Amino acid sequence: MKITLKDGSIKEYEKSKAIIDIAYEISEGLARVATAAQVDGKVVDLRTVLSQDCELDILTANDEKGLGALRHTTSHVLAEAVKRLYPEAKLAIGPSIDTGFYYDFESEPFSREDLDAIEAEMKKIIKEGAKIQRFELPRKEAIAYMEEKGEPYKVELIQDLPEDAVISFYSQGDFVDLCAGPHLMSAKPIKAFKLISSSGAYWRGNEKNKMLARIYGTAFSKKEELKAYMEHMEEVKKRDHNKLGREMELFATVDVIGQGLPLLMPKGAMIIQTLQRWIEDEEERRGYMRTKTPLMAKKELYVISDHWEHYKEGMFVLGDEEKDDEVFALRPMTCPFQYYVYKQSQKSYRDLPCRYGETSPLFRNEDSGEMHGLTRVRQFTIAEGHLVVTPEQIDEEFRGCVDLAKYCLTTLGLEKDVTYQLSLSDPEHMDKYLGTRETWNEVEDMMRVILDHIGIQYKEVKGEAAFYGPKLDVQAKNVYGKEDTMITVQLDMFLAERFDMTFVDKDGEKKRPYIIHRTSLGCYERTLAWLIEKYAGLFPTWLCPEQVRVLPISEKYHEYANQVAEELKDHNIKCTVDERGEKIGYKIRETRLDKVPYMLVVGAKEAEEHTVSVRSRYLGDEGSKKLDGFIAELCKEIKTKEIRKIEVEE
RNA sequence: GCUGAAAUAGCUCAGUUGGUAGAGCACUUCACUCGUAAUGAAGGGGUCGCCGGUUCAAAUCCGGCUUUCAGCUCCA
Repeated sequence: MKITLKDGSIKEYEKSKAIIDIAYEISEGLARVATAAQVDGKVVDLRTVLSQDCELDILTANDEKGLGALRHTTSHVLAEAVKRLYPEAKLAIGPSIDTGFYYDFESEPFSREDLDAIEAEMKKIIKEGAKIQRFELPRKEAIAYMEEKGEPYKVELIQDLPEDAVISFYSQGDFVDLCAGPHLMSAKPIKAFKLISSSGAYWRGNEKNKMLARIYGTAFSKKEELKAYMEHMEEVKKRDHNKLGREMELFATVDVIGQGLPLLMPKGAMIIQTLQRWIEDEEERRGYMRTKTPLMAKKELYVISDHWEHYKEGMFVLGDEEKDDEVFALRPMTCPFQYYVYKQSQKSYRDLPCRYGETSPLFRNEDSGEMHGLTRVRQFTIAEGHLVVTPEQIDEEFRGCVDLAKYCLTTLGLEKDVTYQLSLSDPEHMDKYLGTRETWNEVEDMMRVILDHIGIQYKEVKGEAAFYGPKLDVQAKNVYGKEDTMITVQLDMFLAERFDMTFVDKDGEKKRPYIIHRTSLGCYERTLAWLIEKYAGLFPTWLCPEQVRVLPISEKYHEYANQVAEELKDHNIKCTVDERGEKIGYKIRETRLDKVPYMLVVGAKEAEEHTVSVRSRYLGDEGSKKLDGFIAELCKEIKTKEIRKIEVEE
């Protein structure tokens, strides 16, 4: 058999051979740091015996997948330590994840002290250095074996494996775990690990199941890497919008107002106002018509839209269905409201596409544990819109929505931080959706054709569709790596029928339009959260709630400072004057801490010569270039002499 | 909603066996009128998240609630 290595060299063997032995043949050094291997692109265990021609890539902890094997083995060490200290604990599952690994146990919850003790035990286990061995058992024996060991979760896992599945186990010393692998040859290469936190997690991710105790940890092959990771996490915390946004007085929450109901403070409100003015103007330029529709409606509206059936739990209902003649609900979306705008007159194919936009507060009754900062709230404002289109217009209009979304992302400097997701229905739970499987297949295929036509890279995810249609979701991650939807463009083939929306086509026949639901920059609060984290609070100039601060050297120059400020304000620059009786060094320090991009220092010299002394941080982002240039020009105008511009490293 | 942790001055936090509440920053006042990251001095400010219980006595112990955080589940 011929084995092609990653560097292109070829090894030939007469008989079959284990990968670990090949690694030793290449070099002992490699064999010692090897964690797993990739055979024809598939990640496998080092124990795998090769018996036919293949491409072989031996992985170490420096490879993402190799690191995964190291972390997976660390999770087994964790499980062994837990079983030693808490013999009554039952094992569930323990995979590696992006940031490390976790293991779920049926056990009393673990405290930080417990984690420290478990960590110490893990160190002991690694030091003992037992060899890790793999063995397989036939299904029946595997079940009997795990029953004997008293591991009901493992038994359930085996029972759910397909009939023909290979059931493999890994052992290290006395500890045995059901596992598909791959694993290291021993726990020795685990040089640096840490148990991060513990929490609850439902068995198999289902809230109806028992809650297990989960331990999160991370592992690296080098101590320095672990240290760097821990330091990185500390840095990341400083960017966390929920901390920084409060510190910067962009938003706040108040106990008696309630969960998920943040107050946008003057600075935060100013940023959102800037975003709103910008996006509304842009939408108008792109042919959108603005609507302003009620924030609540009678229950009957939601019955027609089927939100009452599919979304009632998520709505704030006003009134009692049993007692009151009329029951209202705050709106969780604007769809049906804009549909009735459409329905106010008979539409011709000449009227389509009909593009409606609305800056709309929405209300969603999220579960109490879900709220988080500005990213998950009960009342939020969305750049909402609906396009009513003929079947022929779908492709072009959908493309227009994606184009607008991309324009928003680029202007905000977020275009490289997002991924695209095609959110599809779940064929096994069709009760969650309107319509039939056939229609869904049709529309989902239509989405794929449109997206391929537009040419964007996307990932398909089942079970994430809206109840009325598939979605293209623009996903972004926060500083901790948690992903949320930022922008969404959805195709809807059901609600037009529910609301009996029609247009008269060329042939004089009444026809059913399609509807595109879309957001341009999504939810303002959530977008603000991403901007805070993206720029660590140092916003592009055009978004800054305060763009220029004039700093008079002393009280004598207040009049001149105000003159300068008035001149800037005349040009719509957001400008203030620091009139406090503080020294200039102190004012500069505070202005920098307030993250104001431009400071204009004025004193005797400037007042006399009618100049300003500029100090700025220049960000050079696309959205601000014009404004930065404009401010610089204005400063020049104010001055009669050359600008002294001090650029400061942030 | 579930599991766990937390809540002390505007902010960051001290306050261990239950005995009359503390620091730094911020704020106010006064002096200094100042040239590119912190001038000095004095002062004010807390029913220790809320409600109830135990106790002669509760920031401290117990219970309930509210809010926040880490996850799970759910979602823009």
